[in-house]
Amino acid sequence: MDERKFAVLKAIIEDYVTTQEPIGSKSLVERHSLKVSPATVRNEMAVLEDEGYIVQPHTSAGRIPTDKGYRTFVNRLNEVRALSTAESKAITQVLQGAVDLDDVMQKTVKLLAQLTGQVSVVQYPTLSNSVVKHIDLIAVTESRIMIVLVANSGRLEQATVELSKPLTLEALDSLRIRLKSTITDKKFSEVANLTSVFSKTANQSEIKAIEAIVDKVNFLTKESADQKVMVGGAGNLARLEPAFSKNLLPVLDEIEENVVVLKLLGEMASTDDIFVRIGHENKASNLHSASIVASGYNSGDSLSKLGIVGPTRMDYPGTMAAVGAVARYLGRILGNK
Amino acid sequence: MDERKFAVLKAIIEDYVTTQEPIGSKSLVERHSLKVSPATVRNEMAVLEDEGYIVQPHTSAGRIPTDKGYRTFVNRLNEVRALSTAESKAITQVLQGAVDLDDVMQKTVKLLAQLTGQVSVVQYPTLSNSVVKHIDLIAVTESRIMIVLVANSGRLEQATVELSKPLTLEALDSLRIRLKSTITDKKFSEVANLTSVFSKTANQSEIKAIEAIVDKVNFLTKESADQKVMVGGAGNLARLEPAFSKNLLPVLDEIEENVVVLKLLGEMASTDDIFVRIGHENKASNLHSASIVASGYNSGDSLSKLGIVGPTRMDYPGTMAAVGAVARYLGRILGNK
DNA sequence: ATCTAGCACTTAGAGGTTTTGAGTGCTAAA
DNA sequence: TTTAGCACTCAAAACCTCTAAGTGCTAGAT
Repeated sequence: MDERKFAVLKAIIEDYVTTQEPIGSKSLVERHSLKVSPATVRNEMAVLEDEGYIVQPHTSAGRIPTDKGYRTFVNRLNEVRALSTAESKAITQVLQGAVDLDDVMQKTVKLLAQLTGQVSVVQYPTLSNSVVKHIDLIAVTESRIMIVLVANSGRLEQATVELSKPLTLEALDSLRIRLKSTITDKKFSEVANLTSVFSKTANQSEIKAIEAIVDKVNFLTKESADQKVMVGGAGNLARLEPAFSKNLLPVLDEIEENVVVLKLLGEMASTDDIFVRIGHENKASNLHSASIVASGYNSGDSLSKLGIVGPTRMDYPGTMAAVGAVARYLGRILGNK
Repeated sequence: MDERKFAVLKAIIEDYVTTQEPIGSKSLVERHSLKVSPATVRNEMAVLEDEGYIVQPHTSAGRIPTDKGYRTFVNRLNEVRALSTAESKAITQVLQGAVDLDDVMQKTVKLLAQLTGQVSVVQYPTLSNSVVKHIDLIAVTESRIMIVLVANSGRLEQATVELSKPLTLEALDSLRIRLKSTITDKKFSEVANLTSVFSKTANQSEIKAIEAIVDKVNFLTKESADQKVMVGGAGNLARLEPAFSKNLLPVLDEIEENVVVLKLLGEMASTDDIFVRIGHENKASNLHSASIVASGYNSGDSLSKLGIVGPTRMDYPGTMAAVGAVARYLGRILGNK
């Protein structure tokens, strides 16, 4: 695409994103001090429309970008815009103050939501490549055992087991010690099925309790439990056009279920590049008017993901910059061990 | 207020809540099979308006309830409506499946949001009356110590300390043991300032690290750290009228900061009755078109709170029933130790 | 003493019409 | 190849009218 045509496309997108109204040739020339007349721009626009980059909502209206238009615009953004110093300062400051991993995640998700004004999603550092750093069994009450697992990434998993028959403290101690030696310093993905190992050596009266506990540990290390995300800025939906949020609401409901998001994020290639999926590029039909901007971030042992969901009509350069920066900072914070 | 006048007020409120439109005398009589003519109702309405229970948006329109109207309506609801069996089944089923406290909280907040269609808030069981059941120090890496505190309520608090100089495993062990014996089975509120006790007996080279750790423990047991809430159903905002959500957005932003909510909940009397604050009864002016329905719930050792925020025009009986039921079930689940 | 039928009065909003203005595409000259 | 000029289009704003839902009041019915 020739230089000037792209300039026109770019100008249309930029204006449309801010005004949210179809853009005409005249106002375009004024706002962007192009060196040509409206008539010339009109000709370019006609061509752009023929080629499917823009459309007219109705005959006597200006043009708005299509998914294809956004796509070529985004592809041409060779260099991701740098954040303002104020913004990057905000990022460091906010993330610095976090006390534990949950806190980091929560602050990140909120930051991303505020920076972009969209709904944001952050995946927890994946466990599979992490190493079990600690396991503990705590008798919260006589028959209620709490299991605590800590990964070297700082991620902590917990679960409670309700025993039908209390376990003696000694039995619990011995189980703890045995679990500890079997598991610690192993990768989560390497923690095989434990049940058989432990049930063999167990005292008959305790066997049920021990099985229950070991089961839970197994569950915590299983891959399915690994899928954890945090969602933020759902309130931003209210700020967007009702039409859009109406479409997105069911998605959001599911987002809170974590499942959809993981699938979405999973579909993005696993690099720490920034990925953008625009409108119909999304498979789910209720996301056809939405775009996703995501990036992998380095969580020490592996690559996890984070990103935002918003209307196709969004500030791509700004959003991409924000997502990229947050991913980078987050990697830095989680990486420094 | 005489019986019939109240019946009229009640009918107006019920209709207005569902239709969201001013209610006239005629449609009222039809819908509610009152035994009097529209003219009579009109007379009643005129009186109700004089007394400030309802208003006319404009001369030729029907009436809508005022805050005062809602208030008297709510006050007269002597008996809280029972939930449908389907609903209460849903509650038990959802909450039963939770594996740990975080999970319980998350499921509760979501449940409340779905049941009421509003933005929901749940406060974590307060710590101050809880007993420290377990403390652990885990060296995630050489210089990164993770502190884990477990309360008998099942609430788990964690924090990470970054040491400038690594601590030997032995030193960490000894510190752990000492901390354990000093703290366990004490109430959180009774864990006094620890710093002095520990720094006295410390080896010079370790003193800094130990202080850092003990400081964090102190911090975790301090009352300010106790203030933890979870917010859900923010997406419901998008479902409500834009006018309302616009007002509420800043509040929601702060809600995610937890501070405002705690203040809000704090202002509600601390019983396990259901409390309702309607429109202007809220001090914050951006909540003047919002109502809060909250209830305390018994978290084993103490009373914590939960509730929802929505437009004044809401289904009070239904919402109150839902809030009450969830509070009750939550108490049951957290109470059975 | 209440209630209600009847009636004159009010007015937001629905429906219809006109006007406006931002936008277009095309043509012909620069 | 660009641009000035012009006829044309059409959504949305502005304006108008009419309708229907609502009221309050009065006077007769209960």
